[in-house]
Amino acid sequence: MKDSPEDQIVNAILDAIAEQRLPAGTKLGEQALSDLFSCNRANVRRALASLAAQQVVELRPNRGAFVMTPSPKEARDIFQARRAIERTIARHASGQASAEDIAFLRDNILEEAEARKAGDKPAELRASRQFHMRIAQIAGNLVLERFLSELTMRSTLILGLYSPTGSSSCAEDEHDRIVDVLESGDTDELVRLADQHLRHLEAGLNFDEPPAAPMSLKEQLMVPRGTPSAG
Amino acid sequence: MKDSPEDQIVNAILDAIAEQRLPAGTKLGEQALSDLFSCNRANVRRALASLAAQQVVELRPNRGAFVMTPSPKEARDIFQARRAIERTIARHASGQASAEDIAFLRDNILEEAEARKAGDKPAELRASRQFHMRIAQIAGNLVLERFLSELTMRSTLILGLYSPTGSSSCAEDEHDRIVDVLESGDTDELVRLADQHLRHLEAGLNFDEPPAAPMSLKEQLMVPRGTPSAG
DNA sequence: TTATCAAATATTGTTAACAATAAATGACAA
DNA sequence: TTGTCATTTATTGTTAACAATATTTGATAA
Repeated sequence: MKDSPEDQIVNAILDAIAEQRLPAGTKLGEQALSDLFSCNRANVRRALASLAAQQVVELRPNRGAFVMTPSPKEARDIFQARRAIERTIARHASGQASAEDIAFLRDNILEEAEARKAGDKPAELRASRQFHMRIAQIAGNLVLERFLSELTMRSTLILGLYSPTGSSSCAEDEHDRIVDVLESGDTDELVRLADQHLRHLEAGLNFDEPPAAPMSLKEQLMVPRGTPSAG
Repeated sequence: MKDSPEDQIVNAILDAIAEQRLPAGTKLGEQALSDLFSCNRANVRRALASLAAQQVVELRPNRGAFVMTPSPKEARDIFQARRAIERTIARHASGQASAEDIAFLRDNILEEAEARKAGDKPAELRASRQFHMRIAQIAGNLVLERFLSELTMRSTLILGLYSPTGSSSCAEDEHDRIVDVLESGDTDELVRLADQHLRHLEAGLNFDEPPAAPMSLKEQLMVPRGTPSAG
């Protein structure tokens, strides 16, 4: 069961965004992508159309496709929507987690902590996202799961833009308590924790200074003057 | 400011689905669409990719694109998600409606009632959908607005499949009360009404008998035996 | 009639070439 | 140097032809 070239491209880009390897504003050239995935431009274009429909990519006519750069207003909307959806997910997941689910989540928390200690940001983000998505799976509503998938993706872009360096991602002790309460079956408390967790995440954002300018691939390679590389 | 051919196709198909002119399962041939919109197949294919990303169209490899046929389980997920989202919308719209908003909604209710009396199902569905979407606009969250747009679209497909003929769409007196409470600013009551309204809509569904078989364009033109056309 | 199968037809998937537009380059003048 | 403009280059948008795959059609046999 192999994926179509289009799905490959979509998934690769989504993964890269989810792990903050592709920052907001990055240009996604058609040639570059068709070379990378060794397929023709028609497939690339369809993939970009899909990503644009998911609001993860912005399509500027005659100029190309760019990783979406959420505005402060969009960021607020996204976190508000996340709270609505994750609260609902929490309500329906409560008391439904199997032993494997709990084990997975506990393991996931360790994985995230290790990645953080090791300074491996992509792994940390991947683990954190997996935590939220696993609970969505437990809730068993595919529509909410897909919506949350889109929102976590865009949240990652927001963190990359508006989060004072390092302060990003989730507080791990909050994840800890969430698993405990998820296991215990206290629905109201679980909903409360989910809401609070997202509020904390949002509170860490800083919209005062404008986001760093989008870098083209070329600019990413040129080290700016006055920024010695290592010594 | 003219739309790209791709957007035209996407919007035309979405409108047709929203008004139940395109029933679930309808095949969307590439040639047919490129003829209709006088553009090339590349644009059609991108449009179909967008619609597939919105879960409104199903893409079967080597077989083509079809209007999505929601299963009973999907229908449940969709209405559950709608309740979560429309409750949140209600909470944020409460007390935020301008005089024009209220006037629009009242007018919309009349329009829907007239369409129903006249037996104009498309107009009735269009009005009903507009009612929900206008309240979403009042709430002012573009993310929730877009999610609801997708869900109302898919709800229309569900009604077409599982609603005993005629019983579909919203009870108009419920819309009436919703506008009254929206105007009054009683948030909790508005949320309650929104939830109840959607539960009533869902309660009218019947999953017992399998949905009518998807019709091809050809079959739609052949009048089945024993069904005299007019007299 | 009904079932089976091969040929014919239609549809989707892929590719390459070309046109239209935007971005980058470099000459020129101030 | 710095700014402006024409030229060149690169990128996106469009189109048509072809290949691969389904579907339909019609003939044949039970």
